[in-house]
Amino acid sequence: MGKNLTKRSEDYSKWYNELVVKADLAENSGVRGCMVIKPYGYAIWEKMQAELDRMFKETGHENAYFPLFIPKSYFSKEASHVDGFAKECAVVTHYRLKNAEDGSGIVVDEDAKLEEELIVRPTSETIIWDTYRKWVQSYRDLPILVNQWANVVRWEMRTRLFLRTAEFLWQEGHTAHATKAEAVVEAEQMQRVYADFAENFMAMPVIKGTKTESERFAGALETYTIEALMQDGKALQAGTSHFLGQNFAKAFDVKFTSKEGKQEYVWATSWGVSTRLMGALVMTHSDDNGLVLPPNLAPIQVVIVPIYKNDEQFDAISVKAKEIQAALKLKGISVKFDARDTYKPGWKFAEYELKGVPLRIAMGPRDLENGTVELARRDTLTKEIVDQEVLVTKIEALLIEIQEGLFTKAFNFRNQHITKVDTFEEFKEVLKTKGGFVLAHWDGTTETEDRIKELTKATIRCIPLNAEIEDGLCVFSGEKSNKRVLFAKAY
RNA sequence: CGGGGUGUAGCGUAGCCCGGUUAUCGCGCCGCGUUUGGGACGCGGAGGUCGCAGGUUCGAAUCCUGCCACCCCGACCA
Repeated sequence: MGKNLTKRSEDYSKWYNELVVKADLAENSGVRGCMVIKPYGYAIWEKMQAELDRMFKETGHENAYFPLFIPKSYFSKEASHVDGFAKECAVVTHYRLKNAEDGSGIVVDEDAKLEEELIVRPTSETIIWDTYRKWVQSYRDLPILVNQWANVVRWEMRTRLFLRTAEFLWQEGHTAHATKAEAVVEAEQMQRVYADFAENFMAMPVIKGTKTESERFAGALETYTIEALMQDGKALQAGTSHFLGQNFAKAFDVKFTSKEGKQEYVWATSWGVSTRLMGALVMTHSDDNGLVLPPNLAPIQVVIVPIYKNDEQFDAISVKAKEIQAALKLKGISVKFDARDTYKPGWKFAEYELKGVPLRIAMGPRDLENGTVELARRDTLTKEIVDQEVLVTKIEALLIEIQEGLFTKAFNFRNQHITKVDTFEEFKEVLKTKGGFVLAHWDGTTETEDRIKELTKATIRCIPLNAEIEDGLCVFSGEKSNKRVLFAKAY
């Protein structure tokens, strides 16, 4: 059968889609724009969830759950918010079906029309702030540090597995604070949490920054973002954290009595990451042999494949394999012993490569005799013979090495694809030939930003937090600028 | 929602322009045997509303109309 995947150079989109499907992560469901996340894909998402959830709790947050349906009127309360989401909302208008009178099937019962339509949440700010009003009276009720794991629906025109689906899974944090300073600190903190997760678990380097006014979340005063670079040179927004000011508090009338006895509006943040991170993971590390998963997120970290010609051999290998499995499990390493006799070793090798399992142990009669195993790494596709006695230590070290190696590889790739440019000609040239991020001076106006987008399809991904202050001239308008911003074509 | 494309077995496809026996091929699947250290081989077998609905015709996978789904590009977006 040979290679399973289309060469990426031909068409990155096709490569990505095939990879996701072949690696058994997800498939199109046949429901417009929605995907089925398959068990192996979902196992990765569960690992992500577990780590993120732990990090949220370490920073003082708690989980809660709010309704899927939001009355339409809630949306009109915050003007910029409704502008941002109105075009992509699924609307529930009826609550009952009936048999058609002509026997042609099931139809909507027009008598069961809702007084007020319900919106399937595209995000939960409105219903959550409507709830927070009831929770907050005194400064003693603050802060509220709540996160929700949920699904949301955005009726996108064009969808793509994991990256942009009509329904997706995510977490959304919504916090309420007594002071502006505290809310800003919260929003910035969550950006750091996301960056930490992306880099240390996904092994995906990100650039922290803030969004320009036009790229900001609908209703936010400041949007903090982490931006990653995919292997085809396009950027992907991997997570955002928003400082919402008092916009939602005012829209939903959420006030508290301060220490001084005054009525004040609360300050808000919201922050979220989604199953899009699965797409980011695939596009950051994978190659033409399939997925490459960082050990910290791999549902199976080590797989053991037995090689045998008869039952006696299999039994002997099984005993040894189970010993190894138990020893690794004691170290907290997840191990699968694939004892299926319905597939041959070569088939299994290819299969686990496709699924991105970081380490593979192959054990056959030869190894049994010599007290060794064959140990293969997914990231480098290299193999070596290892003594069984040092295997556990070796694997522990290798998992760390692979995790770090994947990050370093992605980090170098990313850094090689950040290009400083000073003229618009260069700007266009770099985007066309090299891709990646372009660092350039910008005059700070939305007009220039829009014009550049029109001409090059590149957008300002962020104003980097660590941008050096340097005098320069806007690459497009020639106006003064004091720092460079990060442009790229984005997903 | 605009432009382009595709829809034939679980997957990938030939056939369509130019209508005519039983719809092509590969992979996968099932059975038997030989195999097993990188996706095995031989023999045998099963599997099809040709996306859906109409229409034209003696006859439609093939022509016409409408609809649906998916993919790519745009606009929008996590």
